[in-house]
Amino acid sequence: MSTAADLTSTSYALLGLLAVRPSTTYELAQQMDRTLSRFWPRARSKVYEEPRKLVDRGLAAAAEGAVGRRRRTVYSITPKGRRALAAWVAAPGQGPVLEFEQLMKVFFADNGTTDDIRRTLLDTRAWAHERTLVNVEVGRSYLEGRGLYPERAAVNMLVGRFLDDFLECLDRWAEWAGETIETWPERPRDAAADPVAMEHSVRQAEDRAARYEAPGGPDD
Amino acid sequence: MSTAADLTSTSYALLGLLAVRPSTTYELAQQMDRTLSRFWPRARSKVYEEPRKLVDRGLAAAAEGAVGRRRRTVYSITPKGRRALAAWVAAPGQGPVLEFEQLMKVFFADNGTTDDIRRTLLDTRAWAHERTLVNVEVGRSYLEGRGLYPERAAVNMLVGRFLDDFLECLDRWAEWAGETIETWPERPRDAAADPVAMEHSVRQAEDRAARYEAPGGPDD
DNA sequence: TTCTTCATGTAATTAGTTACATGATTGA
DNA sequence: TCAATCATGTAACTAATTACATGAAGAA
Repeated sequence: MSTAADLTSTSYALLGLLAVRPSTTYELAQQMDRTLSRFWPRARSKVYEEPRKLVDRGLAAAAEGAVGRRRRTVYSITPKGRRALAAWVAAPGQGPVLEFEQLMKVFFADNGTTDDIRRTLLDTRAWAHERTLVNVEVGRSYLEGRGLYPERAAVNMLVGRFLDDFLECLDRWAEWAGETIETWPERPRDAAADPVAMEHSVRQAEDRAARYEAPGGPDD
Repeated sequence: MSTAADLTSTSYALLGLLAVRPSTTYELAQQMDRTLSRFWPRARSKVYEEPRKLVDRGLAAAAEGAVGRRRRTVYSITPKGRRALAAWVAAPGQGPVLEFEQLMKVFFADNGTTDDIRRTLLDTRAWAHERTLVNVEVGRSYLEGRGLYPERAAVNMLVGRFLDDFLECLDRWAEWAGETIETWPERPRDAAADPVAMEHSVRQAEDRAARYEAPGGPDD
């Protein structure tokens, strides 16, 4: 058993899921898909790998079972695991990291056509829509009280709200951008930047900066 | 020279920067920091690696120079590179991928204290604020006409708007969440989920779904 | 002249992904 | 009884990161 120093955020992601309840790797993978994947996406194979690491560090325990001739491992968190998780929750975390290929294609759109942008924006909206439908499903199940783990309802609400706000932000932007480019010539490089729209962002950013520094700011 | 099949999005990121103008690796790295890093973050060493790959594929050319005893390579895009870039811009791209460790800490906050959440949310707001200040700087320079590459102004506006909208969304959420948890008990697991707040997200998502399917939707 | 910052890379390591393989279960 | 889907992993590969090394230029 080595020290816990080399645990990654992904390790704690799995540890956190085990803190909710003991699970098989399959159940962990399902939970990843339904929840964590929106803000901490990882490949399936990680879900099989990390718990073994947690066991090695003494943060989780593995109960070996079987289904027919197949192995079946149920993992559960240990007291030491709970302490490690609490320490991780209390420690500062990283801010959001965004990878947005479609936006990069918009950014380099002057090497293509305005129609390329249009198609990309439609893809973005379709993407947002698809996830929205899932959110509505999950959200309704909570409202109807079918949500499991009522002790997690309050934090789920905080997280769910962010995820939906993000989709709303994304969809509104793609809608606005789609309207904006409607009048553009075929080549984006020939389009003129609308000064009104340009001011909008700068003003919004300035207002936000003022809002942060004035009332609830850190020097307050 | 092998085929272009194994180029990654990161390869095209660098190729796109070279399409703006020929650059040294240092200049490419600067551009990455100032622009692409917000939606396609990559380590510095990639900026030295990828252009060589582009040259190998015939998409870029390298002009070897020197500063004193040191090598100095200026890369530029080739006609074949421009065609490849145009094809990439026209092809469908990936939707946004978000990695948000702070949100994950909120998600697992019932293993810690409400104060842990409070600190994390303050970190999030500080993070947003810092980037906001940079955006204001960059945005103002454009408004004042100091922006280089006027042919890129229109697309820059589209991208800049999204980046600022995202920061606005993030900051508003963190502010709201901070107010929400003010009345929570020490243990988040003892907090009750506010049914009004819970409905907000679901309704917002439903409205968005309706908005998508009704007017500008794909079956239209 | 020395210190700091700017500039240009290479090497070693790793976190993560993709592809593969196969047993168990269910329903037509 | 056959096909589809659910379930449980392993192996190979790679994109990307971190750490290291050092020359050039400018400032004190």
